[in-house]
Amino acid sequence: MRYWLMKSEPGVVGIDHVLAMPNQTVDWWGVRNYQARNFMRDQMSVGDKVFFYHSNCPEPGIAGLAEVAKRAYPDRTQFDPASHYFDPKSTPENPRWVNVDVRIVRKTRLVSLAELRKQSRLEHMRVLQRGNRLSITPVDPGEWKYICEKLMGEGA
DNA sequence: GCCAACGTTGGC
DNA sequence: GCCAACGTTGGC
Repeated sequence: MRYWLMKSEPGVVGIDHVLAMPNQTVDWWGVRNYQARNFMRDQMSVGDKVFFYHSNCPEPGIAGLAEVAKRAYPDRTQFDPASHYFDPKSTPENPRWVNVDVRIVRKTRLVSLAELRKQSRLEHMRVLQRGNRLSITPVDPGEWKYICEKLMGEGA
């Protein structure tokens, strides 16, 4: 079992949107970066733990706990000509982009990016590294535990 | 809105 | 295969 941080823009799909969906589950469509895609395709399994992160918004940070609910399968938006994420080079026989399903476990208090940066324990956390733009990053088990227990006051 | 950082594209 | 130009991300 692995740990991840997945970024979503709350103006597009925020944690409250997902909580309002059936089974509090969303397909993680729209990833168009090969490294992030490969994490989903090659490394994510059902039950992996996920920090649901709000990005590109007034208060960026971790907004809740989630988990992988379904293994990677083709991203529906790549086949939709009306979608911003349409990829003409992609076919159902040979799809280029995939996504997993993510289910919200629980909303937490917002642990802001600024607060994360203040923690010396987290100085090596992938998402905090200079220039990082990956929308999906692995999280070390120790970092996961620290954030859940020390910052959220929850059992991991 | 700015801009640093990084990824992708395409000419050669 | 190099690399300049361009596009995107995302914090601030």
